[in-house]
Amino acid sequence: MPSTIKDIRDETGLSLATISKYLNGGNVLPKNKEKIEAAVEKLHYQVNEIARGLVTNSTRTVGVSVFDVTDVFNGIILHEIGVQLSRLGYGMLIVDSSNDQSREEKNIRFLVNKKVDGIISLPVAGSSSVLNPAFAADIPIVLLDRQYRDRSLDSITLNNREAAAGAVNYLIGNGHKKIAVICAKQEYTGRERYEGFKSAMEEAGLEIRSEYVLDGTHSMEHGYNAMNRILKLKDRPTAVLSTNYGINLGVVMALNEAKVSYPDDISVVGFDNLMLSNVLKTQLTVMEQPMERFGQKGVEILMQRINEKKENNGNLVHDGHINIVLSSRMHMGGSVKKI
Amino acid sequence: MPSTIKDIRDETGLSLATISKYLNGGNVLPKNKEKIEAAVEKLHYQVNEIARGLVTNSTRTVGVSVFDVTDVFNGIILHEIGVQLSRLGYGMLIVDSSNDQSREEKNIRFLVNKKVDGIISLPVAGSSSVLNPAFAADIPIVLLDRQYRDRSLDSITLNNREAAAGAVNYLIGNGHKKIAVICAKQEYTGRERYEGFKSAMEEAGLEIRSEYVLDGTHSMEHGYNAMNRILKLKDRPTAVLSTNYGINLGVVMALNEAKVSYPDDISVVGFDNLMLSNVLKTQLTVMEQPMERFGQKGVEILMQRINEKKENNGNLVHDGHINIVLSSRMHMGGSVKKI
DNA sequence: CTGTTAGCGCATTCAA
DNA sequence: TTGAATGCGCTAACAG
Repeated sequence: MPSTIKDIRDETGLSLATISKYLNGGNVLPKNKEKIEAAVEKLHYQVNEIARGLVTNSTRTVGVSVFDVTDVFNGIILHEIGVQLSRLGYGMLIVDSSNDQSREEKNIRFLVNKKVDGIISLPVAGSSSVLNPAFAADIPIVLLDRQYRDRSLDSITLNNREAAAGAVNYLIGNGHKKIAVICAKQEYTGRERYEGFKSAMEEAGLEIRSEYVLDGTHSMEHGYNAMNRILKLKDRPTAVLSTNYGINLGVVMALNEAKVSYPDDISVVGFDNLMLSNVLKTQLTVMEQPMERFGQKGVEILMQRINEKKENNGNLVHDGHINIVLSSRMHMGGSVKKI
Repeated sequence: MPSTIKDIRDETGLSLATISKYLNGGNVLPKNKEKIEAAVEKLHYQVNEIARGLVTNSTRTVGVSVFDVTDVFNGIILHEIGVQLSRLGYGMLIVDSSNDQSREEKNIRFLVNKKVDGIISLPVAGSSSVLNPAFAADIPIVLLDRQYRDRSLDSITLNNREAAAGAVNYLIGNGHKKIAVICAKQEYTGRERYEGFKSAMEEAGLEIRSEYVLDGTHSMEHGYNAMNRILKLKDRPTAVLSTNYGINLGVVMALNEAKVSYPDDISVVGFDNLMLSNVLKTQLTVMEQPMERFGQKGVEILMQRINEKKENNGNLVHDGHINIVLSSRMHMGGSVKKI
């Protein structure tokens, strides 16, 4: 049986209040401080956060819901969130929805029952109703990477449209007119990026040929298959926009395998670098997301909300939402040729 | 403010005890059952798991400590653990150590303070002393993937040595004598796999040439650099053993880039498939780990321990440890040539 | 600075 | 079956 604060009392002869105060950073006489520390050491005392949480009505824990833990992007963001929270003395409770909305619903409920002080969610697509238990419990929420269409919430997202449009304009600036896109319209970011592609093409008065739009999922498989289909086209595009990291990987694999080289035979602009960057002889030109910023900003906004709530004696402040749109930056590789 | 069981009492006129009993599956009169359900619905009542945990001394939550959330392997195992636990009505509290032992120590302490019912750890290499707080609190622990040298604990590991030896023997069976290995001796699994390579070579009476042993980390970068170094060797090996998934990726990238094709120019045996499997024209022959089994078995053993502890009225049973060694299986691709 | 007291929300005796 | 009373381990007044 783990020892409690009472054991410390019996060991030191001090009162519960004094001990509690010291453990929470309060001032006590030096000799009492020593007594307590000795007892803590001797009895291997560890605070029972459960009991503490019950009385303070705060767990110093943030719930983080991700759409897929096996996704590298999720992993990187989780990592950054963890670093930030730990710096603030907060813990994190991670739940994984495996891209399954019903699982996400259960997860949110779990977090609410666990009385987390706030929730950061990288949501599975769909309706914001999965968050209802959190709304009912007045728990601050920040969305990362994706947003809901049916409800406005605090969020950190990427300027997906501008990023994709920027990539297209860069290609156009290099003389390309026949530009293909490998995308995933069924996903939030994928749709946004496709829209960016589309508007840039239209503004430039360029034709969007249906065989140049390869729609699928954000995955290596899709990138690989799509690129292979592009390579078989009679009228091949001179450039390809890959809208996701997984797609990048598949594209490069397909090109290598077919012994088609970039940028000589075809130009490529991708999204995100990750593992790929240190490995390729010819680096990809990509639109990079400031991954760390997602985590940093997400935690920052959430903490702001949590503090607002405290100052408003426990009631969530409802007066509009903060939407932070992060800027992507273009990383110049050598995968685009001037023509 | 979220509603409590008292609000249900005021709403229904019943006593706390009756309501509590019903909420925990006890029997009540049909009309009372209806009353309670109506009140729960109306007030959006959610059990406060914190309070419940305090009195039951059980949180129905398992702590999972991983050495690196950004690692795909970790992600897959986390996913499986989550599925299993959720099936059993348990939640999971994930903490990420970022391959940093001091962070791992803080994380374990965090889990202990959060009163998790058990801990599953994919440990950062090092000493088992990071688990001391958990030992002191009598919390059941199961290790996954890696073990400690200084202390025996319940664990699920792969037959790393046999797997690597099997891969080597397969190459030898196909006539190869000059076999290189790209490995990571500084990591637990890496060292084991190297040992397997070594003993198989020695048993077959084959020379282990120092320039054929490329030691580094379990990463794409290492695989890429090592393969490039191998390709530059005057006396090139006829086959290469890649001991990790990340290394596989780097190896394939390097080969593709150099336009060296497998198995014609060089044979390759790797470890694990993951994303790679659906993408390559010529699939790699690999030793596959039964990823799901790690999660399944880990949860199974932990639950066994948790139940034993309950039956022993709260005291952990200390009578030896369970070490489950999972078998890898060889997945036949086309990356090995008979010579 | 220290100790006494009360209570967080719930499950669990034990009587009725 | 139900209810009144007790306590899980801790913090937050308040009084000393």
